[in-house]
Amino acid sequence: MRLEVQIKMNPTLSLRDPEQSELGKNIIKFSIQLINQNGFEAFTFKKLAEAIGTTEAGVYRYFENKHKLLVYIISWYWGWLEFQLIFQTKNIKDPVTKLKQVIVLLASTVEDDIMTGHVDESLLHQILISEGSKAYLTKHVGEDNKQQYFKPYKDLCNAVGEIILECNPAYKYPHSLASTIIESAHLQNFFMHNLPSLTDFNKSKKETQIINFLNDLVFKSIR
Amino acid sequence: MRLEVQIKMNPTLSLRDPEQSELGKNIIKFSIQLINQNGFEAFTFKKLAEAIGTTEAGVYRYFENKHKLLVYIISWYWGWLEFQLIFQTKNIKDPVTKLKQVIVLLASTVEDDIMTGHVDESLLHQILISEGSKAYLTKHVGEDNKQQYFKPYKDLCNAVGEIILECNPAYKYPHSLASTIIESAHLQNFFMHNLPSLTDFNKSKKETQIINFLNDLVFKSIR
DNA sequence: TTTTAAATAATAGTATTACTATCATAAATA
DNA sequence: TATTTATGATAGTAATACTATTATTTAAAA
Repeated sequence: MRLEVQIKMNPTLSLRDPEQSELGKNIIKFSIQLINQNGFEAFTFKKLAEAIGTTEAGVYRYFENKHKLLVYIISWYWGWLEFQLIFQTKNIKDPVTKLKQVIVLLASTVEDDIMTGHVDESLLHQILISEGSKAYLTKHVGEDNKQQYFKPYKDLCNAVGEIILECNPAYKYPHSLASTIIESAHLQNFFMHNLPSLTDFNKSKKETQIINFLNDLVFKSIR
Repeated sequence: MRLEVQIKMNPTLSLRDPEQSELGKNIIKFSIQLINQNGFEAFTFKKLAEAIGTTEAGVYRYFENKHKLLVYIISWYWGWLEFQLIFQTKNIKDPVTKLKQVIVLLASTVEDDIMTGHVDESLLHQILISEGSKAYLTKHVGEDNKQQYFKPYKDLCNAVGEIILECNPAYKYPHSLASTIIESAHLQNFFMHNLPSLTDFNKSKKETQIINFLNDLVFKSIR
């Protein structure tokens, strides 16, 4: 038996559901590759179309513009990550153990999940580190928010916030701490690789260092 | 007597020093206004030239491209902020009081500093919240770093890190904590105004809430 | 004061980007 | 079989991100 995980996406993000056709799946697959390779600024629908072997117009039938495509794949990642979170902490009763597991999940490079055919999660994780904040750092964040584009991110943040509260129901900033560690996990990773003097991590560039830092930060805060 | 603060800038960021001419000062002044109004993505040298009353070519004589201009004004801000930090914590001996003062400085909307003629720091602060991370979240961060473009940011981070160490010489992550609170100060501000459910701040949208959160985070961490 | 250099203004031009529109064809569905 | 639906191929447009050229003004050096 072959299991397939389907992340439920906001239908207004795309003009038609990319999961439902080969072309659509290729758009997602090659977008992840190209954004990862050249960065979001250099990414164009023309280059994407060439990589897939279709035309620019073909891509525009799926996504209105490249920003919505970025928001789509990022939302997909947050949705997938929340699924992983629920799955991986399922049988853990102790909230502290659970929260530690969550931090590992947030700060580790994921392996490509074979249950999701056309999506390479390890590349997506890299995109989140380098491009993630560009999804919301726009002048139209308000409208995007009204369209619920950030719901998967908020849901994940909420889920983490709830585990924080399980650890210490009196802690005053569960959501702010959750969003801070989610963002910090990515940012410290980016800094470790690109601007290491902004961190205290050694040249090994092992992610365990980020995990240790976040554990220290979180458990002293909520203790 | 009229005092003027001059922030020393990396000369390779601009083709000629914008502080040395009216046109140059206008480029900085109107860039800050326009980026703030329409966001960095919608900002173009053509619109900037129109706003100033010069031509596109005129702007290109000062800056190679809009990214370098962004890095310039952001570097200027970090340089100015480090100056503020040194100035405002000058006579404070107790490192804890000093660190608290730093957190206030990082998380508060600055007032326009009359000592810096053509730069409106309160607008710059807004730009840092919304566009700050775009300065380094690029594929060419490595080359930019080699050119020392991020030195003012690193210097500030170091200065904050040193105060953290004064509070607790045994704390293991002074730089990572410094970069985390600097970024978190901006990010929580952005979330408070645009995606409030990612925070625990009430509708008053007062910055004291962010300060309280950061104080809680920092002093529990280093205590 | 004159000469010379440097900065600016005015204009034009190019490749690329971010789309929109049209029409033909192939594949799926009723 | 008729008909909707998705794709392919091609064209076209306004805006962006520049580069180049030439004339004019301003400032510094001789």
